[in-house]
Amino acid sequence: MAHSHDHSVCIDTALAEAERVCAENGSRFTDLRRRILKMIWQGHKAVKAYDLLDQLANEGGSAKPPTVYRALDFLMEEGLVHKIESLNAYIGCPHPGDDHVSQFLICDSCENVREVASDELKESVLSAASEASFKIRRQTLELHGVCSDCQKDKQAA
Amino acid sequence: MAHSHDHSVCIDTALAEAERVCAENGSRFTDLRRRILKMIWQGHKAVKAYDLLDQLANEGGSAKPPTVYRALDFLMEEGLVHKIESLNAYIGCPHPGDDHVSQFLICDSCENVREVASDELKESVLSAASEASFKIRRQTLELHGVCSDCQKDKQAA
DNA sequence: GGGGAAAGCCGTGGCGCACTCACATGATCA
DNA sequence: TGATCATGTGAGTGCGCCACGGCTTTCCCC
Repeated sequence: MAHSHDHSVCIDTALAEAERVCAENGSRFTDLRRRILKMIWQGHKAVKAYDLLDQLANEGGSAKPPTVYRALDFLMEEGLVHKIESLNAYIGCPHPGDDHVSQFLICDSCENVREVASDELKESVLSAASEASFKIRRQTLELHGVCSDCQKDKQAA
Repeated sequence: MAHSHDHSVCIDTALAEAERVCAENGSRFTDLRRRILKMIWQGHKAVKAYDLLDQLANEGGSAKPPTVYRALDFLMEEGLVHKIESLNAYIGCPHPGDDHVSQFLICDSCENVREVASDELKESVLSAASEASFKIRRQTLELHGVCSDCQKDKQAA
């Protein structure tokens, strides 16, 4: 991920894609769901449920946990958002609709999360599973470390 | 994992290995830590922290969360136990001391967790990371599905 | 060896975050 | 208008950590 980019494009694209996906699936992209998805897309970091809750509260209205969790459930159901298990946090999916497995590079320094889609990795996972006659239904693949940008920053400093 | 096996061997081996590892590292394998490791090794399922807490309470003494979490932190530090992020649960490591990355097959039916060590998978992860110039420090690789035994059981039934 | 500081281990109260259930209300759509 | 889906609300459970204090083990110096 580049150090800087026009992030408003990311947001707009994500919202437009969400609109499209929900239309395709015949599901409702309500105002609340839209607001929460937008909050998640404020950056490329994974967002905590209670941070969303606080933001909702700050925007005036009341907000209880189920409000947030129901929206998150919906967004995950539609493939618009992924949960990062090792952080208990949520991140927007940059290419919803594609049939893909989720593999993440999580920078412990800048906290940015990048979704990767390596076919080689995907194949290795499948072959490791089939070797044990294991039938995969869901996978969690989260790599923590330091992203290339942060490595450069460190050298520069 | 075979349907049945002499599990007492698993427990004894794990405890002996723990003894060895702690001796090597010059760290203390106290009674509490030993008891908790033994509880975790009661089966091949991942164990919840609060279940350990309950067991401790049943054994008579008092028990508060930090008691369990400190022991778990220690055991993880020594590489004797892994955390399954997608379950918020903990599992004993069958080969502590080895330099290895953790990859798990988690059966959603019988709940057994099997640790796998595929070199191919390991290489794929490394190559996916290096492609993005990402420096890995920790990885979470958890595959949920149905193990071979449970698939057989289903067919039989 | 013995005394005492230092370090490590563990008990305890309390708290913040993560998530869910049950029920009631309100909006949409057929 | 009835059925369905979305959201508000109160409450409760599970997960994990902080801060404090007491106890034990280790270590070092006399």
